[in-house]
Formats: sequence, C-alpha cells, structure tokens
Amino acid sequence: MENKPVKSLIKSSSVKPRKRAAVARTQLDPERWVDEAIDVLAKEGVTGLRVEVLAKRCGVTKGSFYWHFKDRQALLDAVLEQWKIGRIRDIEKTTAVTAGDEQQQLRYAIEVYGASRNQKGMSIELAVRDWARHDARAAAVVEAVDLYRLECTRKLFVAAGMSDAEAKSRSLLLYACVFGLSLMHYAHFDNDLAQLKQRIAERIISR
Amino acid sequence: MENKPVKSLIKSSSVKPRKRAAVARTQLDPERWVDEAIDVLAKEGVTGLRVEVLAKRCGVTKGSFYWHFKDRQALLDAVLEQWKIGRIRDIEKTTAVTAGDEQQQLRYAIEVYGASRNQKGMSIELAVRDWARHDARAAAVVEAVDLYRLECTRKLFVAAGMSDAEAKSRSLLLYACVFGLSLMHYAHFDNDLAQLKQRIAERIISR
DNA sequence: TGTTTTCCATACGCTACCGTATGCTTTTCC
DNA sequence: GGAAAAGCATACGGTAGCGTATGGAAAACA
Repeated sequence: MENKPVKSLIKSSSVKPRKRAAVARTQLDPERWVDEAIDVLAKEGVTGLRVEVLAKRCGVTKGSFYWHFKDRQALLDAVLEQWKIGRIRDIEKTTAVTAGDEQQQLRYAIEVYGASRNQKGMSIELAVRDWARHDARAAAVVEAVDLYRLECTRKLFVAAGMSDAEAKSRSLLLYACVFGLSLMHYAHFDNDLAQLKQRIAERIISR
Repeated sequence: MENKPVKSLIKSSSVKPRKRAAVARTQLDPERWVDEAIDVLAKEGVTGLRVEVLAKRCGVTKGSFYWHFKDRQALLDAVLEQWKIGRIRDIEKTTAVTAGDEQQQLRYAIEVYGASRNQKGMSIELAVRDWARHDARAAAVVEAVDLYRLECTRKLFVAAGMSDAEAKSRSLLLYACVFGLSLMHYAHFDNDLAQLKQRIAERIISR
C-alpha cells in the first residue's frame, strides 16, 4: 500500500496505462488499433490494410489483434464508424454559421481541403471512396457523410442569398470540385496554381 | 492446296485465329490479355488484377501468361499504355473543334462522362487514378492524360471567347467536377438530379 | 513430312495473409 | 497473496498469389 504512489507514477509514464479503478471493465486499446488502421488506410488503401501488418506497426502480434477484434471485417467496420464520426464533427466545425460571413466560410471550406497540411485527411478521404466502390458498407458511410456535407454547405449558400435549387447545385459543385481536384495531376498545367484555384473558388461561390 | 479455302474458313471461325501468312511473326494475343485486364481493373482495382485470376478469365493457365509477359508488372505497364492511347484518342474525338459550337461541345464533354452508358469508362478512370496514388508509373500516365485533356478543353474555352487565364481555370474546374461527381454519393440529395447537373454544367461553361 | 517455333499445362517452391488453438505473463479483484 | 480475467505470443493449418521449370501439343515452315 505504501508504494501506491510509486505504482501510479509508473503507470502514468508507462506506454500503456491500463484502465483506472472503479471504471467499467474492458475498454482499452481498440481506438489505438483504429487510429493506426486509418493511417495505413491512407497510405496503402483498404487492400493494404492487413491484420499482421497492422499488428507489426503496433509492436505486437496478431494474437493481440484477435483479442480486440472478432476478425478483419470488425476492424474495417470500426474504421468506417470512426471516420464517419470524425468527418461529421469536422463538417460541423467548418460550416458553423456566423451570420454574414457565409461567403468567407465557404471560401474557407474549399481552401481547407486543398491545403497541403491536411493532405493526410484527403488521402483517407480518397481511400475510403475507392473502398466504397467495392464495398456496400463503405458506400453507405460515404453516402451519409456526403449528404451531411452537402446539406451543410447548401445552408450556407442559402444564407448567402441563393435560391434553394441554386444552393443545392453550388453545394454539389463545391465538393465535386474539391475531391476532383485532389484526384487530378495538374501541377504542370500552369505556373500560378494559386491564382487558378482562386478563380475556381470564386466561380463556385460568388454571385 | 485445294483445301486452303476450307482452312481459311475454319481459322476465321476458330476462337483463336492464328497469324496470317506473309506477316511479321509473333504478335498475337497480348491485346486480348490487356483488354481483359482493363476489365478486371475496372471492377476490382489494380490490387485485384492478379495473374492467375486473369488467366482463368481468359480460359487458360498462367503458363500462357508468362509466355506473353515477363511478369505482372509488364502487364500493368501494357495496361497503362493502352489506357493512355485510348484516352488521348477519345479526347481528340470529343473536343474536335467545329468552329462556333464550342459551348455545345463543352456541354457534350461534360455530359459524356456522367452518362450511364460509359460507366465502365469512369470505373477504369477511377481505378487508374487510385492506382496512381501508390504507383509512380500510373501517376505519370495520369498526368500526361490530364494535361492533354486540360489543354484540349482550354482551347475550347478560348475559342468560346474567354481569356487564357479564365479558360485554364474553367478547364480545370470542368474535369475536377466531372471526376469529383463520379466519386460522390449524392443520389438522395435531390429529386431532380438531372436539373442539378444541368445547373452545374451551366455554371462551369457559360458566360 | 519432319523440324522448328509458338503456345499452353502442370508441377513446384516460396511468401503473405487469415483465423484458431493454446499457453504464458501481467493486472485486477477479493 | 491467490484466483480470475486481460492482454499478448507462439504455433498451426489453410488459401491465394508470384514466378520458374519442364514437357507436350499445335501450328508454321521448309
């Protein structure tokens, strides 16, 4: 008992802090697995998301994996769920309406996707969408996320003074363009890509 | 000699017409393999493009494959090459300038991609682009095709009376939107998708 | 017609996976 | 401190895939 503080210290500095006392049992690392899985997904695609590869990345063997997950599909489901949740939370942040600034908000929504900083986010996005072309579960999640996104920006366009029909078309145009651009290889099409993107953004948003 | 016509008849109705006389030797089925490969590519993606699977589809074993190709990579290279050639030929047809009709030509270019009939073409397109995210060779081919396409439509926009900078941005917007739309799941976003697409097309092209 | 070239089948070794079974070690709980 | 549970390692059987080796059949050629 006298070494309890010491044990606490050790625990908090250990790699894997086990669950605290007086807490519901059995909830521990699944998130760690999923986070790592999303990382692999971004780099290799869903077909590269292999149980044994993932285990190696986590510094364990697959014996551990199959303790946390029923099988590979269970991991994939968890990945989709976490991605969906993260996306929706992100959309809400990005399109939070601050009355009057709708156009600027929309400009930001476009720019944030093209930004080089969250290149990883776009990699995940594309990986999930390619996944969705062969898997119904992934397709369902993508559809849910898409509809949510489209609805959010639609509201922004409406708030900016557009008709509902026009807002819908702009909303769809916005996301289609954002994802489409990340799919193309146009680095050598022009010397001033920034200006090019600027013009495109204005075409999508203005008037 | 008297049965030569008969032999010809048999040959032309056989599954595999061997090479004709008085023709350079050794050129036969590689195209068949590549065609079939592109089919698999569209449905399964490049990771699903397996030698033994492909052989089964062709009704032979991989012993045949490794006679025609050095290895799997050689097939992939051939697929890319054929896709590239096909795309460029297609672009030239689609954007052939008939002075005065530039806007209509552009409308057609958009519509032809979204059409349900060449859904397969879009599947190939997306498969190749996903492939390009992990493979430098594919990326190089995609870049070449993209630059060619962008250039063709740019000329159309210029011919339609736009400035060069504006034409470039419209050209990029056009293809980004086309590919982006095929990447999204928006079937339930609106009841009149045709009208939605119509508005988008006009936004991309007009004025 | 016999030889040479084309084209393909079969069999093999090897690697990367998946999922299961089983046991060891570390926590947790009493 | 000892039982129970959590967390992981090791070993196994099984499938799918790549590339090679080798032989056989069919066509082309002479």
